[in-house]
Amino acid sequence: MTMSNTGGRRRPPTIHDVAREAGVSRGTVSRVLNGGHYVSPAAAEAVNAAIRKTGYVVNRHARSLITGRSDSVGFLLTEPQERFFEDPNFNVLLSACTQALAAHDIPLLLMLAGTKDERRRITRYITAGHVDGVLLVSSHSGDPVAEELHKAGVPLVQCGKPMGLGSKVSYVAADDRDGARDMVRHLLSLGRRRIGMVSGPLDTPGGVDRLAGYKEVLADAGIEIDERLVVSGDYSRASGEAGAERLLAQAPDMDAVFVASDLMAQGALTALYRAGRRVPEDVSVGGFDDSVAAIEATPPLTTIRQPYDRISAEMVRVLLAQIGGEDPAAVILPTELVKRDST
Amino acid sequence: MTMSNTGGRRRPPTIHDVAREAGVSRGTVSRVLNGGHYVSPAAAEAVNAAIRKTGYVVNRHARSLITGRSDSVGFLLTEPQERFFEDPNFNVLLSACTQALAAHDIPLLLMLAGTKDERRRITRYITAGHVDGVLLVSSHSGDPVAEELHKAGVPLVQCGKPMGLGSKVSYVAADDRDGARDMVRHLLSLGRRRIGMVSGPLDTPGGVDRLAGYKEVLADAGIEIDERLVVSGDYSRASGEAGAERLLAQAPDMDAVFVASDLMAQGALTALYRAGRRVPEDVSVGGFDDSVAAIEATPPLTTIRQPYDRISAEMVRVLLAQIGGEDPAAVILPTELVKRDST
DNA sequence: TGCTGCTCTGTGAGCGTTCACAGTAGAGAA
DNA sequence: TTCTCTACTGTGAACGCTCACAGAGCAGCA
Repeated sequence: MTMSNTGGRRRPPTIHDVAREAGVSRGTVSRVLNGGHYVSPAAAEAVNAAIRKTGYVVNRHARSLITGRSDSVGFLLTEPQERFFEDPNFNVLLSACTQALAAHDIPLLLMLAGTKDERRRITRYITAGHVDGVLLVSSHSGDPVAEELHKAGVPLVQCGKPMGLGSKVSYVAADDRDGARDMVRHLLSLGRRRIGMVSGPLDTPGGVDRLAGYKEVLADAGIEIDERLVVSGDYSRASGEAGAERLLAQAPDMDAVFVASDLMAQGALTALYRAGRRVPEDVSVGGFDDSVAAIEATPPLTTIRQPYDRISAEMVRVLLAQIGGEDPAAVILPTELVKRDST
Repeated sequence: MTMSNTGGRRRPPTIHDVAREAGVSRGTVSRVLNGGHYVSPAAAEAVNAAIRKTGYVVNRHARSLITGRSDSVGFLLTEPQERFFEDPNFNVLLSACTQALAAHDIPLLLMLAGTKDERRRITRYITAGHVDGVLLVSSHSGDPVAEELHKAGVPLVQCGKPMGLGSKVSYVAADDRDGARDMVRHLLSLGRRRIGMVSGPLDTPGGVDRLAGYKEVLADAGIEIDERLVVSGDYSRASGEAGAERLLAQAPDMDAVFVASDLMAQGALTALYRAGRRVPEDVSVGGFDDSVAAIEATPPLTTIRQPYDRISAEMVRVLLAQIGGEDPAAVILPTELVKRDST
């Protein structure tokens, strides 16, 4: 009999109740809540006390109805499910964005648009104004969804450099080219000369830039690019495995390989292991991202750290600024070489 | 000059515009939209045409203001960040729930409550009525958040059996005990007799049930339980590695091990490899979950498949029913043995 | 003819906010 | 005193929708 009842939820207190309790008008309560206006200290104190006493929480729907804002943002992932399942980077990004938004009391709506149908449905949802802005994560280039949302005037921040540089859509990215340079310089410093590369997709700026960094450093070191040492993947584990296999077949004397993502590097490790190559004794392996995959790999991967926490924080900052009326912005963040046992 | 302008968003059409266009009243449009009332075919057709023509989309805030529902649900994860980052099961669950909800046009709000502060903030947010219900994922037992939300009368469905069976909170779970039985029977059928187990946390029903299934089958087979062959972990990869190490030390003659999650099994594989044991020749390894981790493991893991798609679908179904006023419900779903190369 | 019941439709009220505006009180200057 | 300015407060209106109610039209039946 001491069990709590299921408790049909009672009517929550409104701004009216607070006003009555504090002996002021609705307007004053609203001003205390939203700030920026003249409010006497005494009134503010009374209102705050009344809020505490009544347990008042603003009704977001009523507010949104009049302001026209939803005070929520969407986190849109236009990747196939399988990529979401296997790549821990998404989780890191998702988690950091959620937290950065929580600091502003803004909820995050998860939108997974792996299929064409879902993309259509979600685009419709967003352009209907159900969210104030969108954080877009996509390894595809020139994402049609991005284009469409941008055209519809929806505030948008992309993670990673978008393809069409003409279109003025905001983005936040790590310095891919510089990170790649650091890694290849590191491999050179270990005395490696036959350095292969499994790049990302070459129709994306990220994929292109990392490859460019690789070629640049080799050229500077007076080593000519051997095309048999370069293949490309799609950031999936399987494509890393396949890529490393192809490299081994084309250039059996390869003594190091720079793989454009940790997940692909995991795959590459598997291929190397199967081929009987020891890592790092026979072949040094460098990854990119510094995700959980890098630490879990055997051996743990030397990699290029992408500052996902800062990337997320910047994405949220830029998005909120844009919702507030500011112009789109591009942010590039520095990377860092993390040495572990694979090199 | 052909570039699109950023397009300040214009005022969207309202139900009033649709009514005028269709030559009917607001009420009729609303009835067509929400169904369940008498509407003449002619009026319905006119309204639908008007909706198509104007591109009308309901204003959810206005609707919510009057109905008192938010038509959104929260996906609450009360796990530390690191667990979210390393365990792909969460992604599968998250993805499937998002899609199941999308079919009802209900957005999913992601709530990550890894720390105490976050839990407080989020509990407050939920009890304020900002979501209609909560899908709770937590490997902890008797989660205080669950308790609190349930007390507050918030519709709630937990993934996995909750600890306190007294509290009537809905849940959806796989049949842990039966799955464990299948796996141990399979190991026995391979001729293994010194079968170890790395269980889940023993303060959770899931952990307890899988261990119970293990013991039950061994007892039935006339094999007495050797406590040196049983250790427990916390579902993390690291704890699987540590667990297998301890088993090897305590019972070097172990010829099989049933690990209560695929992620822990991955860790166990690492430990076995380091100890020079061949899998499956020297030691058979069985996992649980059938997550991406099982496929990616070397060798790929024999495991017990949890039907995550059905689990998610049921969670959503039960939650919506409960929001609709029905009583809490418990659903247990069957598992399936998936044979791969580790046994 | 009048009554009942069924199908369908329009209307006003109200959900809980914010916003613009009007208004008050008191201080200081003319 | 009177006027102006600053600091602050209250009040209706509106946001876009749903809901309850009233009522219209029509068929069937006595």
